[in-house]
Amino acid sequence: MAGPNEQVAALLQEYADLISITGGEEFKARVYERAARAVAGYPTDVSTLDQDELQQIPSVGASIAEKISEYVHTGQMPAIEQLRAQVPAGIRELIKIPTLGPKRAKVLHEQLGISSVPELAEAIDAGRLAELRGFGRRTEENLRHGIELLRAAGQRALLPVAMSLAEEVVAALSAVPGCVRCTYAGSLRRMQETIGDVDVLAAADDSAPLMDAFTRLPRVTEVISHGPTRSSVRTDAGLQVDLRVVEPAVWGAALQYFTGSKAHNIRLREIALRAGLTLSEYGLHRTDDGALVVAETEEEVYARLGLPWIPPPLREDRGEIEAALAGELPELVRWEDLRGDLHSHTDLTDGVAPLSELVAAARDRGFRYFAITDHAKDLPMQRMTDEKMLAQREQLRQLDTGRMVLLHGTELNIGPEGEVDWDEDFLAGFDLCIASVHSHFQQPREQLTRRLIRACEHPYVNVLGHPTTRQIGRRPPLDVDYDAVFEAAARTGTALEINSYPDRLDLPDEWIQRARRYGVRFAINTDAHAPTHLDYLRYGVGIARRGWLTAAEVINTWPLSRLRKFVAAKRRKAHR
DNA sequence: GCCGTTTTCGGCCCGACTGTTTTCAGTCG
Repeated sequence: MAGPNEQVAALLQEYADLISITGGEEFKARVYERAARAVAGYPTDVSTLDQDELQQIPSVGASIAEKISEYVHTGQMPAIEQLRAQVPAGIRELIKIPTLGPKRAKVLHEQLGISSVPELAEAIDAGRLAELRGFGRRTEENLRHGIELLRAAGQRALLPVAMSLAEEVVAALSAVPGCVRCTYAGSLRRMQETIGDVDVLAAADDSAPLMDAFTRLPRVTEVISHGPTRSSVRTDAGLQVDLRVVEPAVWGAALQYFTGSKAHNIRLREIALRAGLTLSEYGLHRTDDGALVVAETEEEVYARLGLPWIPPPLREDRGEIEAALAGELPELVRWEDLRGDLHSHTDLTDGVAPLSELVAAARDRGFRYFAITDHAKDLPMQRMTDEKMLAQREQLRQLDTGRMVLLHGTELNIGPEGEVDWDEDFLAGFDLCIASVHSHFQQPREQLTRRLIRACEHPYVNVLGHPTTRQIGRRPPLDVDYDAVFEAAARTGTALEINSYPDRLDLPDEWIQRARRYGVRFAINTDAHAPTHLDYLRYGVGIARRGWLTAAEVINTWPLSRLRKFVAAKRRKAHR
């Protein structure tokens, strides 16, 4: 989803890197970094903004606004071209090596003429780093190791992998004598869609037993650092885990700090400074005499800065600070608000469990209603027929004991022209229908856009399933004008799915935030292909919260009667 | 280069760990 904002943000970040590498003003580099983050998180497409409007973006002033519009109009940013001419492209690769930053990359380039990762590896092997001041034997080893890690392509982990590792570490550390509290923080607490490393926070008066237990956990393969307040390890999952131990009295400040995001925290510290305070993991202190103001709970820290407590999924500096200051934070949807799941598969198609088992598993989770939505007949590999579908409906009615209402649905296939399976008479027999794209991903943008809009306009399509069809790390999102699709979904009364499957998480959070401005409704679904997949709902809720969704916008928080009216209204409207 | 309930100039987020070096710079989160 490299839209204009992402492209501009990447260029501004590159510019910041180049300033650092060429030894330019550090403050200038930091401004470009801040501006890059602000542009990436800005809800409006920057290519539609004029100079004045661009300057409304935080950290974007006259100079950066000018560079952005140059890029929008010419496809070039001359300032960056100039710096690129001075710095070989490979040097930017160098600073991706862990433990190697812009300062020493500059030294390597100027003194040894190294301008790529392979050249660095060669120089290390030839012992040429020894002649440099500040590069000892350990540094050499660390760089060698860093290059290996970079080559192993430290891909980010999906949520369940990181979550189970985090829960294991937290459970082990909580059992260590002297541990007062322990939890995970960082991007996992914010429910980011993928996790680069796991942050764990503990409170204890004496940190040593916790640090020792941590570095000796069975899944630890390498101890990266080991200190009294912070230690880092690499695990057999390839994921790095950082542990911070603080005194119980500063728990809240530390939790706030280690939850991030970095951009959110920087904003908070700036607010603190203006109020004559400094904020760190040890609490909020008065700048003049260093006296502690608050530290015990997150709520106190935010309150003292004049803010309500901000839920972790919002802490990305994407407007939550402004909303909090204005008293306009959304009341986010919670897992408890969901009354049921509207997307699941049995072994009639590509699920693994028979209908009765999947229904029993859903009932165990306390759902009030549950939709079975096996694939329809246009996906040949599923071998679906009218007879099989009708037989399943009959079986489903018999399993319906009333304690959890069973809905009979289907996941229709959106064909190349936007058409779906079955005629309207057959579709009228379903309680609700999802429709999704499963093939022809490479169509031109205009055609794909028309295809999704046409699906929204179909009277029997109630939910657009996994709307971008992306698979994290494997398949990019469809190239579609989603603004047009969101408008069509809102106009036609078609809900957008938030698919909770960990490698989908589709819609992604930025798109949710954007779609809700059109007045769209959403459905947080599991797309379960096995009973255990029903537990993925927590990840869908996490992404929905990151997209600023409230319960009112999510159709499967509604009572069944309202959900049925939502379906009926669209069918009626089409036949008037 | 940006920004302002102490500022239109003079600041700019904070602290831990490592490694190399005798007091600190670089990197990271």
